Amino acid sequence: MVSPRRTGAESSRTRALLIHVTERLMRQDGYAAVSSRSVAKAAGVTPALIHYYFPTLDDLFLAVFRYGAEKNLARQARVFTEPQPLRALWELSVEPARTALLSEFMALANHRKSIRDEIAEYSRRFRRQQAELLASRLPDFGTGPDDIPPAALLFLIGAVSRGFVAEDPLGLTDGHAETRALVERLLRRYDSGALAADTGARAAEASTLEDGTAEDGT
Amino acid sequence: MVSPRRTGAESSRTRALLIHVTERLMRQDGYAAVSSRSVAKAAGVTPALIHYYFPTLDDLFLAVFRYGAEKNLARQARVFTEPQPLRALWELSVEPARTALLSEFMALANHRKSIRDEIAEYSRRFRRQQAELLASRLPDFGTGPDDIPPAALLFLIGAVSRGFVAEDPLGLTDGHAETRALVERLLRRYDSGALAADTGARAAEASTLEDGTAEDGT
DNA sequence: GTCTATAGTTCGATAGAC
DNA sequence: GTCTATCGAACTATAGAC
Repeated sequence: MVSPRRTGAESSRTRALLIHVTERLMRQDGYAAVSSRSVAKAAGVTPALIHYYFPTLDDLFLAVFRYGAEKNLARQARVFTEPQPLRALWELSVEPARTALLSEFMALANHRKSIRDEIAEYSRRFRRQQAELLASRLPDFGTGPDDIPPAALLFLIGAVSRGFVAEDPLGLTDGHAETRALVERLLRRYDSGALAADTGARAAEASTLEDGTAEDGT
Repeated sequence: MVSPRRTGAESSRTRALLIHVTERLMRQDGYAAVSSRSVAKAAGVTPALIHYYFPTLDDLFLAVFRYGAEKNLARQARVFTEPQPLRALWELSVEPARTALLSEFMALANHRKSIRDEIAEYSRRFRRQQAELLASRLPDFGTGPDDIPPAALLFLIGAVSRGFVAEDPLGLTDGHAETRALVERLLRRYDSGALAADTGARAAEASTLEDGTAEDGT
């Protein structure tokens, strides 16, 4: 009994609401905008109630993170079962809402030592899952002398998607369309013909790549 | 006379010290760690003096930003005069200290409306300068059907370098070495033979790429 | 140019009533 | 489960002495 203080049940409806509201706050205004008062106001409750469910703010951040992390790992696993796994992974990765939240947590991890370890460990697990699924679904990927190594590809997908969401709000969009087109070219080469020496892949030029402007629940 | 309040001279030694101290704070602990108190403590003065030189904290942030921005534009222009401009640009871009600071300002811009415009405008100017210098120094770059378009390349350099500094502190380094090697391959192809159809470029495999662990002035 | 002192705000967290 | 009330700390910014 280190902590005699009361805490709300995991199954609580209100608890879920607080997590949801906090997630939205982080995405829209950044982690620095999260306080017991701001969350309480957005949820229509009093600040004290935040601390009833989450003794410290770090507990709240971690709850938001864990909730999203589980969903992410599950979605990522599902994505690799699709007919074109690389394309599906790419489209998942460039969903703005999802990526913006991830960026906030990466920034938060640098400044709140208390939660850095958990975010760091999850990030490694997340990328390891990508690597394993990629290796099992596309065992020949990256074997050619001119190919992108699998690990590099996965890093690039993450870095590029975070690049989009970091630059977009600044109105900095130079090179975004060109990069999307470039990725589209690579996806055609890899996902359809499984390394079919890029012949003829350059022919069809009509882009089926629609923007990743996902369902951002306001 | 809108503001009758006193303000320190631009040439002041103390003013320069405050800018320097704030820059270090931002790099090491993030923009959220900057307050009149934290800066004052790190500089060995009192909080009131911060407001003497910088009426609001936004003024301080902007001063730090402008100081670095001017240096950056100048360095970037110089880099394009070197024998291997692309390699020089890449090496400049992956300097951790420089890139970490840039990332902090991009995050800050999303959350402090008052300074977003200036950071956004500078970012566009910065990339435009890259594009112009690239076009003038390597006019043939990106003209081949399989080449990376110049705008995409510049976006990628920025996104990848910010990816490194965002992931490193989390111990997330999967794909970093592979990406550096991949970049090295591209640089050999582009910078030496100017689009020499990548023949023979694959031969030499000894990497001269040394880590971008730059002089981080503690 | 630098300080002390302080007003006014917001924050995290807790105690205890209902 | 939710609230009121409140403590103590940290913050931005200002006034004015030195």
